[in-house]
Amino acid sequence: MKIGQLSEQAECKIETIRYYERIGLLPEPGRSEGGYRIYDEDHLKRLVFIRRSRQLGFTIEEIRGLLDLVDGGNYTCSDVKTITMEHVENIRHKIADLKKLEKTLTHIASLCAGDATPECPIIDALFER
Amino acid sequence: MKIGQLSEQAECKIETIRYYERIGLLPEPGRSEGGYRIYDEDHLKRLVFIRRSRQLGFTIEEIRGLLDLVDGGNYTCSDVKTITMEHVENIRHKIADLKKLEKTLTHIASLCAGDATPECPIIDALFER
DNA sequence: TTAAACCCTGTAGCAACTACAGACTCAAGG
DNA sequence: CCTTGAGTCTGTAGTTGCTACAGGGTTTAA
Repeated sequence: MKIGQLSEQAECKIETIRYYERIGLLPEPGRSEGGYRIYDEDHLKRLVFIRRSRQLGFTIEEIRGLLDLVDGGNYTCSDVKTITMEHVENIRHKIADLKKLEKTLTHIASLCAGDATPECPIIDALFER
Repeated sequence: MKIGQLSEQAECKIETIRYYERIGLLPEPGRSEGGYRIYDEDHLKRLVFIRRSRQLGFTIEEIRGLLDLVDGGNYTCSDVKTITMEHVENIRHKIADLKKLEKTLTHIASLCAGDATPECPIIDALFER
């Protein structure tokens, strides 16, 4: 399988595949005579794993950690769940931060009529510390 | 006022101040004999505006837009509120995305006992498309 | 006078890609 | 056999919003 096929199968851009190889997430594949990368099913599985993890918001380093566990072969549920729950905590934190932001902004915006007035309480609020 | 004072007053790192100048958010200040940047109250006000906007999650380009309005002098509430509400919409979108993520992850994690089992349903789930 | 504290420019790094340029390879059609 | 077009190669630079140096110059206080 050449990189184009892998790209389609895994729904991952070609440049991204090469990027994952460069940073050591994907193993270097074999090459054809002309120097084209040749992939097999294992590469595909691993790439899908990476993409799925990214979709779920894991960072590259977290994924590296997960893959190390998988590669090591002797991981336990506990190891994996720890990483996952830490990640969930991060997400909850981000949600909380964004909600606070939304609240503050909607409050500030509520002070503004949104009409043709040439003075705006939003601007005023932004000049305050 | 030298950059160090400005930095303290605005609670903004020195490098960041120079960065804002470089990208044209802050006007170039005057210089002392020795070449040190000298700031006044207007610089401080503007920098506080920028920092406050950043805290509220506006991007640099959005801030540039707001500052252009302010600099133009003839902005209306309507102009400002439009930018603000678009920003709020972005935030709501992000919150929704993160909540979906959290839900998916907690569901996947709930399948995992978190014990010493050497097979993990989380890992299995990550290999699925 | 000399040390400490401040400031300068310019460049490189972070995350996680994305987007080229300029060259090469390969498969199919004429 | 040749050509054409699609696919691939490497290497580098851009994205966002800073941050962190290195290697110098300037002030200020003791």
